[in-house]
Amino acid sequence: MPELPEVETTRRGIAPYILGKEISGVTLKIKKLRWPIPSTLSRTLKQARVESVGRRAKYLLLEFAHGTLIIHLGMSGSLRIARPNQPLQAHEHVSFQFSDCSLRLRDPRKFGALIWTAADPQSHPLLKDLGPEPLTRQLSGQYLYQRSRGRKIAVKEFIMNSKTVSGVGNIYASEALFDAGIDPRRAAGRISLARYDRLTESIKTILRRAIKKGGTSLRDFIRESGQPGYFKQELKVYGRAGLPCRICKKPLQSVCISQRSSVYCSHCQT
DNA sequence: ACAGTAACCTGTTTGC
DNA sequence: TGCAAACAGGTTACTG
Repeated sequence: MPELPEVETTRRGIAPYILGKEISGVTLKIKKLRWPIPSTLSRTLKQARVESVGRRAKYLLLEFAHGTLIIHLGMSGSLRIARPNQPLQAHEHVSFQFSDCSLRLRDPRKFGALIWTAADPQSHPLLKDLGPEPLTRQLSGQYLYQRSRGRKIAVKEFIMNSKTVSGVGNIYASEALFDAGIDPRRAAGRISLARYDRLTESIKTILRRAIKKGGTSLRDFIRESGQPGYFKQELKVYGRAGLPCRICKKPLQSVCISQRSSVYCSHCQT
């Protein structure tokens, strides 16, 4: 997916079109994404007004007076604003109609999720164990240092785990580790506090800059308007295996860490 | 509690 | 050019 910057970009993009607006109808073309979509969703949302458009980790939260729609974009999901009666395009599985536009969910791989909860979304099983939001003070070097003591897993896997920090996926974990000069394979429990301080700074800086650029468009990610994000041009290691390191010019290495490809510089990252 | 692996599904890229 | 294999931004759930 869409990692945190892409989800945040999407949130900011769709909010002006739907905030305070009432849903006139919902079209569901499929019964399930990753999990079954409640068949009562259309009825639940009809004539409901969007009270807020929030985000927790990579989950978008559309809040209504009587509950919350939790949207996850999975690996290939995207949302866009279309004209009210524009025909559904390929892989657009869901459409929420408003008076002057419609919100479309497109997800070719169907790894996304659409969940309705009448209770507090933060206590939903999918959200309740998430680690801190990376752009808050709760993510600190001290926090990562403490949580990693005794852990043997690779630091990259550690920071990609949503229970450690929420919202950091393969792209931004790779970029942050390069920025902090840390070898992604290094055992999480054997990294000093000073280095975790540095890594924390790198994570925050990179996520902020990516949000500013509108996210990273690779294959499927498009912004709500249909425009791509521009962070791709700033990637230093992700997708650049074999190409020269932008700092030392040595060819970047590629390894597999917990079944995900990881690109790093064997000279700059130790 | 932790580590490792398979699973969900489809489109695009790669390599023969 | 054609076809099959490999690979892809995420996360849960299962095993040992």
